[in-house]
Amino acid sequence: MKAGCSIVEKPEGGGGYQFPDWAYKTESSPGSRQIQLWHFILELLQKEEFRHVIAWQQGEYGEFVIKDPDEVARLWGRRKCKPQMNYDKLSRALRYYYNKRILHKTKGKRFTYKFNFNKLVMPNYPFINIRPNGVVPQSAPPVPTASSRFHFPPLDSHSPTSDVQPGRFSTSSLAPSGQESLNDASERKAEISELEDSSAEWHRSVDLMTSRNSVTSGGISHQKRKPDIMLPLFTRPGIYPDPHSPFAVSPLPGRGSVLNVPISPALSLTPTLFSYSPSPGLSPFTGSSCFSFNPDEMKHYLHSQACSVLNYHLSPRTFPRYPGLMVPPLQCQMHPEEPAQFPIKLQPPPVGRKNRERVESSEESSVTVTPAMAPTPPRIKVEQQTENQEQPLREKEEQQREERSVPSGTIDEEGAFFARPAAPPAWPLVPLTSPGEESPELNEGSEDRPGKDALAVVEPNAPEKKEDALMPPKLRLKRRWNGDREARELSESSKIHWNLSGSPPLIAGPRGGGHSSRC
DNA sequence: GCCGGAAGTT
DNA sequence: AACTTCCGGC
Repeated sequence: MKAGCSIVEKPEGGGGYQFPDWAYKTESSPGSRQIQLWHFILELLQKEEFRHVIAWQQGEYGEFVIKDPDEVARLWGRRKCKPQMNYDKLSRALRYYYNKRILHKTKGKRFTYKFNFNKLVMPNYPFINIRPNGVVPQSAPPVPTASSRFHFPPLDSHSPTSDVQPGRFSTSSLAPSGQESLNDASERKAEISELEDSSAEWHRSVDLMTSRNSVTSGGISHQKRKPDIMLPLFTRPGIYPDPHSPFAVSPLPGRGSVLNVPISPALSLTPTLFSYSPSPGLSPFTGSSCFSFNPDEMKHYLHSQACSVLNYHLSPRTFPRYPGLMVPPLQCQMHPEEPAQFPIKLQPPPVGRKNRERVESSEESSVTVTPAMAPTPPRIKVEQQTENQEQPLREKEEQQREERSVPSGTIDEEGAFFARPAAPPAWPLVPLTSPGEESPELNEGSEDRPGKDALAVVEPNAPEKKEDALMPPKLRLKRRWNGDREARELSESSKIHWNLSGSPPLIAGPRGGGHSSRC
């Protein structure tokens, strides 16, 4: 503890917005055990009182302007108990985010930076298919927000580290977007490192999916995945008064409601690459930090990100990394209020590796988030990564292996990559035991649950898997749909439905009134 | 203003 | 790890 550190007040209710507890917790930052700069920036950005100091840039997605660099630096210094902090230093810290792809600089605009939200989100929704002709607003990007709360059950309820928590994003699952415009040396440099590390990142993500498809791997291999950033998701309706905030709440009626679409089993069981690895000290998502899924907003958000990226003349490589995303012909001049023109497709109930081929020929049920259920096969066209040749052999091999082992994609004659949204992890994620006792909702206890326990959750279902393998895919799907429904309903009633009532079942965060001193 | 290397700090 | 501090270069 340092003396002389100022106290940073947590905004009191009312107009003030509060970040989730984890954002304030000292353990929010793995390394420093302090708040991270980007947390802080976001924090300032969403507070009305700092609008004159830092604000979202009009019309640009996730872009913000530091209007008063000195003041921001001062605030940051105060928060970090670094009275000597100045903009020069702060900006150095921001520049470190370039390589991490948390931020990038908006060239030519002083004090203007941009969050790589697309990177933060897209890879987490491989199942989202933005169809051609779809359009999305460029401004006021919808993102999972208070009104659009995604809420997936944990994919890794058996995760040894419990590092998959509902409603959190992770950049480790986020392949670097390559959002940087690659026109100067430094960014080419970034590109190189991207080729090196990011594709590894991507593969890690795929690996994760792979492991989720395989009972045996049990996710243990990912135990060591480095903690990364997650997109803070805020759940209080109306807390983003700024329409240009990526967190802005859509004014549209309906958007403000939670999940007004049918929830398919695919939704809750789809491996959305929620490979969230919380920072070591990150507190579990509290009830208020949970998020659910509003497909409209997600869709808008994703497309606008696509537009945003392309408008930036950014590397097309950005997209191939998002196997679920089909970049539509861009028509970015769209209003947030425009009705959805492309449905978000959710994955069908998964098929086991063995049955995959069979099921491919039979009709696959895919679930659209739009009210009607569409029997569209969940093949999602994705640009073929052009840098394949440049990929290190090892990665290529990995890729091949993944293609073989994971029902994640096929390559058609034209070389287009059809990413099949990866099948969910082992079904046993919905435990055969009482859903209540092993609710996917990660509670506090689960945080410390060792991998062994987690595996124990999975194993009892092995017999069923065998059975399944012998079952016609259709039947199997149906059975799973029906069979899991009960369990799912139970768990969803505690995860999604509570959102409606506004009373989360789990409130983990020790949110005492105050927590103010953050030094 | 912005960039990024290098070394130091927590 | 995530900065902080310093600095030379553009």
